[in-house]
Amino acid sequence: MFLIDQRSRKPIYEQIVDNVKNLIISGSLKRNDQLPSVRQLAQELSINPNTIQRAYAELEREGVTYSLKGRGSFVGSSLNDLRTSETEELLDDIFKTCISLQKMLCPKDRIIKKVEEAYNVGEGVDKRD
Amino acid sequence: MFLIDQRSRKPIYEQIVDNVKNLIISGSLKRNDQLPSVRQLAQELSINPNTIQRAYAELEREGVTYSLKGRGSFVGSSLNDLRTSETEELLDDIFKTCISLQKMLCPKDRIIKKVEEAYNVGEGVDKRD
Amino acid sequence: MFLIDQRSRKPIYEQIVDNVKNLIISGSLKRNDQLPSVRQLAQELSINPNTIQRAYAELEREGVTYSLKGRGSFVGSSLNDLRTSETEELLDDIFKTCISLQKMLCPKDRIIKKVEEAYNVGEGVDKRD
Amino acid sequence: MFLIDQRSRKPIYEQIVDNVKNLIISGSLKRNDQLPSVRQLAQELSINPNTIQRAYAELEREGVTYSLKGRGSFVGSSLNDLRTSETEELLDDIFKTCISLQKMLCPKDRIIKKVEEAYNVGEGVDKRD
DNA sequence: GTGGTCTAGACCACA
DNA sequence: GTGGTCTAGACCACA
Repeated sequence: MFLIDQRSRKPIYEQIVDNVKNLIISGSLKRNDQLPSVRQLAQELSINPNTIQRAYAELEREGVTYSLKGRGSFVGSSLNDLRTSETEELLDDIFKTCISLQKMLCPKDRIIKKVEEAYNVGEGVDKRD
Repeated sequence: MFLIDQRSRKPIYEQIVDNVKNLIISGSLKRNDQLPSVRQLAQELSINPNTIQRAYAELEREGVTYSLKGRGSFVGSSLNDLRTSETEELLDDIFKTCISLQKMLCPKDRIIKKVEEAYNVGEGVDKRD
Repeated sequence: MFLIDQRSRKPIYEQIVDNVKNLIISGSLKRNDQLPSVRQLAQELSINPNTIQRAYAELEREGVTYSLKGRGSFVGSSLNDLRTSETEELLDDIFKTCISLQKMLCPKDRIIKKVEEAYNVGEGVDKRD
Repeated sequence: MFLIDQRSRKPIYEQIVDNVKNLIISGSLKRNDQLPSVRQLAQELSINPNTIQRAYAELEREGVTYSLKGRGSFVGSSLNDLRTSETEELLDDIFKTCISLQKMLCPKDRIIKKVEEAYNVGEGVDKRD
């Protein structure tokens, strides 16, 4: 269920954070579901437990999960909360990148074409006439 | 002309690389123009010469600049070469972000609205009817 | 295992790069083997860690090694990849030198004799009739 | 008559040294011929006079030229002396490169094929049957 | 003057 | 522990 790329530039603990969020967004983890224990996940992924611990701490800090002493970590955010905040972040990235592209004199249409392309690739043709 | 954010997560030497590229793209630096010397730029930006040196070495490795022994560093890439390659990179970023947004069930129109917004902010209203 | 000549015209960091490549080519380092850590090698060779770091960065840039965050540097290239590319480079050197020798009116046979000589010295007589 | 590559890794003064030697070897400069004056050559090549001066000093140090106070620099070596010593140096390079190639398990025949190739390219086919 | 290499030593994020 | 970045300061070859 967790996909980690050891060679990626993105720190492993961030990848774990993203993985958990995606599992929530995809519906695999629901509110109040328990996350795998630090030790178990560490063993499963062959990753240092400190790294898992750090990821869980970060998730808790962001309010995505909560922990009960001696019991473990549990999903706190609802699917919708998370989906909304993540979406806003990504739209912000789009915005910033567009500003740069405009400075490079890239015509707006090229970007829009790219967006269409992504939506076609990702989902199959979504326009049927 | 150079803007460095000491607090940024992005290494200073990378920021310098980006600055030089941007100066070329904006037309402030033209092919065969001489860059400020390592020492001069270091003093101007209150940054260690080694860090500038590293940035210049990276620029040369990428073919953006070339250096003449004992003479200095000079712009090698043409504005258009650079603009093209940078644009492709950014469009790629757009593509990847769109894939993620689609997974979050973000409607395509929200993205396109964001793109339009960026183009209006950046340039003033460019479409009046 | 590492041989560094402090007096050589070739920069130390390049010598380290060459050393690592040779260890791979000779089979002493295999794919996914861990390289000595920056600090350890620095101490062993009585060389500044920054210089080792630079060599390792270059090796990674060339795709010969890869590094895992917080874990270390590892061999990425296979023996054969490296042997092939290095061989091509050296054959190219031979070609260029021959062009110069021809301009000096050196008869081709003198070169071929030299080649034979090198192969006899390096390996013991390899042709007995 | 002089070909200088400002961007080459080889220092300009070495390139000038090589140029003079080649002019002697090709017969364009004969024993006791006068070399162009430092100032004249510097102007012709748009190169710092110090650099020419350094090249001429090196040529004199190697015994290739001699200088007369207030008169200039003159060719000292005969064509044959020079051709012989340069040839020996290049053959030595071939030898060393072959040792390396042998370590990489490159078959001797690949080298010899390369030598033949260089002699064909450089001079037109030299074997007619 | 120019860029390039190196040492010494610090601090950082990450595992 | 690991690699990566940065400062400070020296020295080099080269033009």
